Order: sequence, then structure tokens, then C-alpha cells
Amino acid sequence: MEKNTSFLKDQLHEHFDDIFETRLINELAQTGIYKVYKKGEMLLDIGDEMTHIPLILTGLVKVLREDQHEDEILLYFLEEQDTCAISFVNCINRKQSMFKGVVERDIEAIFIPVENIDSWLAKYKSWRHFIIDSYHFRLIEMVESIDSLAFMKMSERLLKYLTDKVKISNNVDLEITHQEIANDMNSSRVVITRVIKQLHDEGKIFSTRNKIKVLEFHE
DNA sequence: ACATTAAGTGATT
DNA sequence: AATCACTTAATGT
Repeated sequence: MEKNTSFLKDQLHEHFDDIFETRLINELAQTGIYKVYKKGEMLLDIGDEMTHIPLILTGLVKVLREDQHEDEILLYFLEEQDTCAISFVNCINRKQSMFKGVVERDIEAIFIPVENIDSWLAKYKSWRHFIIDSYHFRLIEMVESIDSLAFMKMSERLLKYLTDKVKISNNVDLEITHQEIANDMNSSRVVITRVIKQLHDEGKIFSTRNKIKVLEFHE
């Protein structure tokens, strides 16, 4: 037990040192549960009851909304230093999740039990800021997602999707199929193929089987 | 060489 | 922008 706690402490210092104060890190290390998930595993399904919230050390999780007919739409990604504050509210109310979380790139995370989350809000300023910032950031991403759906043309949406992927993976070379993109964007493969071809011809991307290189993107 | 999976295309709604 | 039906190209065994 002692060994495990010190391992968690090290991990937290490595990834969250600039966010959390030492006393909080000690508490997190005592109550947190360290877990590793592989790509493709589901962290959370719609309807699951929330018992823990994740602090992501490494890797990437994508958060999706799903309708009754298994159609999915990508909402946002969680990466290092992120948590899902939305799930935190669910925790406190003991409500079921509205979202689905799937591992996009192998993750290491520390799971914090519900019981502590609430009391730490009053106790630790850094924890309070962390949760509020996270909530704020998630909201901004949601608004972007709505804008994209409501106002942008397919080609603009796709380019935003691709450039977001580039930013997150720090790599302009993406390994992805048209079908996977269609799933994330709740579109059809044929439509994606045609828009990809258009962007390719415009010189904004370079695409081959299973690969897309993003040539033009702006911060 | 063959089977499987990804991508391209015209026609239609 | 979506769907159908089909073709063509790339890749794995």
C-alpha cells in the first residue's frame, strides 16, 4: 500500500505539479486509483452511474453523445491534465452519464472517488480552480461543436475536425479512414470521401488510403 | 493469387 | 447532403 501511494504521488507531481498544491496531491494519492486503459476500451457508457472522475496522466479519450439509433457525434477530447467536470456534477447528484467515453490513445489515469470531490472544493483552492476551469473549457468546446453543426458547411466542418486532430496529436499526418471520420461527424462515408477529394484538390490536405496530411491550418 | 477492406463514382432523392 | 449500387484500388494472408 505504501509503495502504491508513493507511486501515485510521483505520477501526480510529474503531471499535475503546476496545478495542485502538495497537500492536495497527498490526499489524491491516498484515495485515487491508478488504472491503464487501452485504445478502443470504453471508460463510460451512456446510462452508467458515475462513481469516480478521472485525472488523465497520459493518452487521449474521446467523448461522444449518442442517439437512440446508435448514431454518434464527437463532442470533445480529454487529454493530459484534463478531467471531465461534467461527470463531476453527475457524481455529486448521483445521476447517470449523458455521455460516452472511449479511449482514443492508451491512457493512464487516476480515478478519484465521488466522496472526496465535494469536500475538497471547500478545502483546496487549487482543486476548486481546476474543476471550474475544466467546466469552463468543456463549455467552450461544446459551443464550438454547436457552431460547427449549425453554421458551417461540410467542408469547413471537416477541415476543423482534421485540424483539431492535428493539434491534439501534434502531428500533421493523421492515420484515419473516411468511415471513422464519418462516424465521428455523424455523416456518411460517401459524403466524407467526396469532401476529402475536394479539400485534396484545393491543396489543403493530401490524402491517401488510411492517411491524411493536413497542409493548411490556422491556430 | 485470392480475399478483405478502403476509397471513388454516377444516379437518385 | 444522404443513400444505393457498383467499380476500382490497396493491402493482408
